[in-house]
Amino acid sequence: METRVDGRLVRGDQTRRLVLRKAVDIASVDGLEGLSIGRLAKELDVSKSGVFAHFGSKEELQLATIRAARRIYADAVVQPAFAVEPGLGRVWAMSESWLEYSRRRVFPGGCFFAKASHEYGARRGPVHDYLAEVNQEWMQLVEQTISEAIERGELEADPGQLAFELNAFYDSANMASLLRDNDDTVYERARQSIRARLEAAAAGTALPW
Amino acid sequence: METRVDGRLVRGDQTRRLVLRKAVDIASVDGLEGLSIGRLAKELDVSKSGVFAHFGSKEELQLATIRAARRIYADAVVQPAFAVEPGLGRVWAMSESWLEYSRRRVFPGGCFFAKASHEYGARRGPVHDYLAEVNQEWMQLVEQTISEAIERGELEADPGQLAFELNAFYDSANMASLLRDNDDTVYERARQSIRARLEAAAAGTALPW
DNA sequence: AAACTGTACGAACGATCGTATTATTAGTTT
DNA sequence: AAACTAATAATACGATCGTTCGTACAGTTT
Repeated sequence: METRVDGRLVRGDQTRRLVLRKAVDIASVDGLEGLSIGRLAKELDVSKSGVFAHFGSKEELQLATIRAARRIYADAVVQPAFAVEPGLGRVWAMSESWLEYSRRRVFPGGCFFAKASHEYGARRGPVHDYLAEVNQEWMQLVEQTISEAIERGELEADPGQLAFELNAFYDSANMASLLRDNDDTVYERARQSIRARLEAAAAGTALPW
Repeated sequence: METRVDGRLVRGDQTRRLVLRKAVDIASVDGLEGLSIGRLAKELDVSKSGVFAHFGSKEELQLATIRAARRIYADAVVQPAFAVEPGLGRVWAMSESWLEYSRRRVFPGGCFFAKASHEYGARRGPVHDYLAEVNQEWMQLVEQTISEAIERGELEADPGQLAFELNAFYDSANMASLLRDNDDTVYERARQSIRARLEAAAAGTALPW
């Protein structure tokens, strides 16, 4: 059976996609609050009410923007790591892809989630809650990846503790690079810290670097 | 010779202080952009133009707010550490005072500078530049504190590298605590990471914990 | 007491914010 | 071809933004 497509819905989906791609870029620089409907409309040369109609409220636009950013993040960071088989190699691959994700400015303002999480960390409401959820999801992913390496006897560590430390190195490199106007050397520094930490926890496997 | 005080200037200084104390609190939650002159005036029950006159522009208000936050930060974090004599003990004291500074919510929105630096990290202008300057100043302080411990033979490490790592643990604990709605356990996790890292670098001195 | 200075206020400005209402246009279904 | 639906647009709303202006007043200097 052939699926009949409604041209109107297709068009709506396309502009929605267009809007969200611009939205994540704006938000990564000026924040989810600085992301305004009027500005979005002007930069895309569409009507303000047209943009608004797609989301119904600013908050819904913000939530949709986070969802869009999450997909981009998954493609840029998680997927490359999962192309490597589980174990220490994948832990290392994830670290590499994260640092590259920040350095390459997949979002022009650096890591979208570091930015948004700081912006909404101390506020209440659905945006905060969703960001907290995504963060927890991410931290669990890191922890699980580490756990797999431990199960294979390639690492000896407290998974939660090591996940905290690696993630700390990621975020810190990201912020330092932003403050120092795209100074790339901080990524080498972070890579060094990650490597040393993993070497200290490595249990006699061939190191992946 | 006795210094003659101008009552008008005294009054001006007091309100300026009042405004800035409120300003850092607002900014630590809603950001330096969310910090609006109108809101400041309303919450302090003074006139909008009165607040404005003190700074001349929003950007000047933001810069003054950062300066005020810097003083509070110096009192809460740096001073307690400098009460301890140089060396590993001071490195540890600084870590303790930092985590307490975040946990106690000296600023209601957590670390003022983590928040502001993320907000302005990807923008250009005087606010970004000043935040970068304060950050560099802070990182140098951490590095120097570590260097003193190395000179005394209490640590063996690359000072810049270790400073990066400790600071990463500070900031990460701060952000995690915000996202998890003031969950205090993350500070214990950070403390554990710091302790382990310092133990690994310690060179046969009595450990300060 | 008069002249001056610094602080604070009230009112208004143009711009932009999020949102609501109403109309127009493109595409589907009958 | 008519009826209907979904996406987009045009316009306007009250609220708030940063900023400007003119003024009232407290305090200092002459």
